[in-house]
Amino acid sequence: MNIYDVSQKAGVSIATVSRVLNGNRSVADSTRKRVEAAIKELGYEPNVFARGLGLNTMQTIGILCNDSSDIYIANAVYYLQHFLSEHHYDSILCCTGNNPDDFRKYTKMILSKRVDAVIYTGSQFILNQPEEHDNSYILNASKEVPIFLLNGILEGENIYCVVNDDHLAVHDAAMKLIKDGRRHIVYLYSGTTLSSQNKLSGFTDALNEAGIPNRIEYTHLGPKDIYAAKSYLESLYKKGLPIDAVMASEDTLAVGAVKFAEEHGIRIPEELEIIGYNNSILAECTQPELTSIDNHVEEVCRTLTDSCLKVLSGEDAPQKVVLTAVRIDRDTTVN
Amino acid sequence: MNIYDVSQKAGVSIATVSRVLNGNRSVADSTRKRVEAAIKELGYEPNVFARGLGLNTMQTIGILCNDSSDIYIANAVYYLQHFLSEHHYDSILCCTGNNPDDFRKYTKMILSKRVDAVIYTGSQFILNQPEEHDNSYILNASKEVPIFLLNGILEGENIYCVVNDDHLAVHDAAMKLIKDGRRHIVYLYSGTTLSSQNKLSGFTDALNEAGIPNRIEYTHLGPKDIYAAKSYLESLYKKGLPIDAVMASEDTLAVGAVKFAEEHGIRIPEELEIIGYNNSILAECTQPELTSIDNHVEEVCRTLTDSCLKVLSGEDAPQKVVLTAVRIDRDTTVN
DNA sequence: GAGTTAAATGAAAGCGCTTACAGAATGCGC
DNA sequence: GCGCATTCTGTAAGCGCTTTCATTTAACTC
Repeated sequence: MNIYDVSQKAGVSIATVSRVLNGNRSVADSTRKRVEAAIKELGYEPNVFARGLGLNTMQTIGILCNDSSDIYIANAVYYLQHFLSEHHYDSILCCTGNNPDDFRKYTKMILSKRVDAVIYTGSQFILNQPEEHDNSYILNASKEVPIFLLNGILEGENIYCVVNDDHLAVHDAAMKLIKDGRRHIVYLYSGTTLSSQNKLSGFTDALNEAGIPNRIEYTHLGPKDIYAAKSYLESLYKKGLPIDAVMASEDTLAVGAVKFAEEHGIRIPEELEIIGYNNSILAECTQPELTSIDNHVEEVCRTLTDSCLKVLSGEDAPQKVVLTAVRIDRDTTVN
Repeated sequence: MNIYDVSQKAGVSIATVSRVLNGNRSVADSTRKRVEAAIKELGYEPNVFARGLGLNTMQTIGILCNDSSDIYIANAVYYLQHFLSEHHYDSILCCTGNNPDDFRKYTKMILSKRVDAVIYTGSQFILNQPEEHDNSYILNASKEVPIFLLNGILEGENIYCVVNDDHLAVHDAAMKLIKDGRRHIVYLYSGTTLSSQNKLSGFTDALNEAGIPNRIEYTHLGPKDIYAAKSYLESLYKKGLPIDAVMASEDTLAVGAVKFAEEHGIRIPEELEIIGYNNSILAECTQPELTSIDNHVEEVCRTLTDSCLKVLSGEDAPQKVVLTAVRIDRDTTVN
């Protein structure tokens, strides 16, 4: 069944049907009603391909992330898709796994599907690998469709960013630990994304400001894995290095710290304070429950999709929005 | 730039270019190379809409789930998308939130995008709400494209199912608890999906077989939430009802059981054994770590996408595959 | 080299829609 | 009733591709 059948049923031309379909004003009310009735009666659905060919758009948005099974990303993907679908945009999801090269490939692939916009979740902005620092593929993509970055920053005409102030959040958290009298704070992080970098510098800045010397082993880049975190702390412990607090760029790493403390009979939070990041469900699973920084996935996604929908409907949107992450205090920090 | 430009550059007709694009055999090698060179040089990408119009397919598969932020679903979505993309299929993701009505709506929406197949993750097969028991929309969809169910079962010509033997897994786990001498086993579950039902009957069957009377309060349907589980157990505890084991249909609920035990100084596993389901990362976060049933998301997804790709390429595939879930013993059960 | 067959190519007709343009209908003032 | 402006509607030309069918070319065979 196609537009022609509808036009026959309604006794009009296909042009008129098309006009009704696209909300074109110049259709007489009586005609419009007749056509709408025909559409309903036949259960007609326009062919997206033909429509796409004509309009060069398919009400579809590409979402690129590296690992949608990561709890944080999964939440983000859920909200993004959900908010977009409220406005009748579909989402094409691409997960690159963890090969950064894939971003270039997938970007190309997704653009070839003629999406109306592309949303990148921030994790892919790899900074420390020189050859990957090249974000030109995103800049190129921005020439074709508007680009939206979740927790990533890139300047460009058609690029819109929504980020958390990770630096601030970690800085504040570190300051709290320092105020609590901690002087041997281990910072565990994983990944080398922009957001990771900001968190890290938030930590080191706080230490510098407080005049606390920062031992090199106390900031550690490792895999995003409970046991990796745990065993790193153990290695420090066995060397006899004092540890009185742990900050982590991910809740998983903080969970590792809890396990480390448990195993060695270290009391939390008296002897060891721990702060995680993301305030994911993991924070509520440990005993004691984890103090963690909440970066408001839902709000971030809402802000981003709002911008996206505005841009797509021709309105202006801020090129950069910075939201504040908030620490949720639970049992791994003192009151 | 379009196919015509390529044909000009290569000095052939657009028909020939199209043949090269579609791997049609009857193109001379020399011509093929010339065309391929032209394509590469121009960086030509075929227009998916035009292509879709002609072929009535866009190498895209719809994935429908109710909550992609659920850890298990998120993993499934990741693997599905990943495996499909290996074969150049894109994934359109639709999450319905938790309104079962949405499945009908989204199914329609996704079909209107002319996807080549639809994958449902099982959770939506609501059984206990009579009006929702009606899966006719899926049967209808199966007339248009092949349908794949992850952890759902529905018979139909164009419907393919991959499930875990949830009944067996829970049955075995319950038997283990009984063998350990447990007689007051609480079964916590959430959701009324097919898979939930199977788990539940696995539990009750085991009890029946062992001749253990099953108090009605000992099987409880509640939200998929740590604290809901915890407080339900507390309510039983306060009533003075004995509890010596907890089985849960989700790890979150099992985490609640661990918290319950902790708070009341109940020793795990001596006084209380706990078994979760999904073997998610949560199982490794608690102290003691959770014994949980692993349903091999990756394998399930691989099996399903294999079937899907076979069907789409015209081959046969099994209408139903049953995989076995395996209990991973950790610290909340006795050796 | 003529005759036969198979392989390679091109011309052109769609696929189902949008939209520019032209034509028909309507309304209004006089 | 006529002329003009305005509002509707239809015709037809694309959009960029696939594919059928006819044609050309090449490859054999005797």
